[in-house]
Amino acid sequence: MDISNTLNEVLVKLFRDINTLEERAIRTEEYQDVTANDMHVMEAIGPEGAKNMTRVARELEVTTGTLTISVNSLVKKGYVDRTRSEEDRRVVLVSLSGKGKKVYLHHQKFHQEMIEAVLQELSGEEQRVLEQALVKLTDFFRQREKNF
Amino acid sequence: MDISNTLNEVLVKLFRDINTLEERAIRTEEYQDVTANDMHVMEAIGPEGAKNMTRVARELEVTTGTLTISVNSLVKKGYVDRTRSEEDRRVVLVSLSGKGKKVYLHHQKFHQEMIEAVLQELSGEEQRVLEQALVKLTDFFRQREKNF
DNA sequence: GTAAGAAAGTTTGACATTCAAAGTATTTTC
DNA sequence: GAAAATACTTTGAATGTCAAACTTTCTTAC
Repeated sequence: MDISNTLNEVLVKLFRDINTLEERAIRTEEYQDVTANDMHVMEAIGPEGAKNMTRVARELEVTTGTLTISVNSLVKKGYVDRTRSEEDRRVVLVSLSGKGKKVYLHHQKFHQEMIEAVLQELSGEEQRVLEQALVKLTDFFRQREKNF
Repeated sequence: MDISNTLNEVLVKLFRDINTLEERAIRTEEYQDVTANDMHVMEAIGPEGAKNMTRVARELEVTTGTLTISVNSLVKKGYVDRTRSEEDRRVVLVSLSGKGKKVYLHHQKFHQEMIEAVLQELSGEEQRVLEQALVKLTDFFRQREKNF
């Protein structure tokens, strides 16, 4: 199979399924109630300190209305803390709870395993080449997106 | 930051960017009412002849109930034809209509163009290493699926 | 200072996607 | 020919999404 077929298959299948696959990876006995969307929101909030709703929504490219609903559920499940800013009472700050941070790390570990699987059997030189290629592609697609 | 952290970040963002780009590309003046999900269903049905519901559902990894709903909408929009099998009257056969085939080809062309554009950015060695990495990534998920 | 406008979030109403489980029609098995 | 299996649809409930209306709070312009 040549490269353009590989790329096409990855494009069609892997990208379609990646959410499902990640969700299955995150759901364990310990974290049964975490959806893929929950995970994305927690990733956008991040483990360091609090962010306001607008910023997280922009990062996720969803409306704040949508984020409100996601955060409602995450707060109810105990993964996210929500407080009102003292400096500006319009602002709502969200952050990962202790439980939220644990899930976050668990998911990071999954990512790490994924990367290790990819890097396996690639020499140091090849790893650098791959990194280079991916950076190029990221730039390429980011450029593209502006023109749509 | 070491190479595996860089790769992790690049991979996560790249995937998100490409998904967004592709979703936007589906909808054009001509095919405004085609959602990403519609496109996936049409891809699974394929341009050659008819398939039964169970087979398409298995390919998409959704329940037949879910597929029924997707197909209802595609039939209403005129992209898919649905007939009952003569040999086995329980079986429902779905196939792309003329309009459906046109969208299918349009989307395939987009894929091809995107892949060509991507490959143009990369040297021969970069292409080779990228392919290797993507195969590994696909294997990683495939392997994981078996153990769940 | 205060009225008008802007900004940050939430709520509402609508729709799409999904599943599990119950229901219908048809075929297979014994 | 009755019981079981199969193929599909329907139903009920949940999640995820947006646009638009709404509430509260802050900023700006006079």
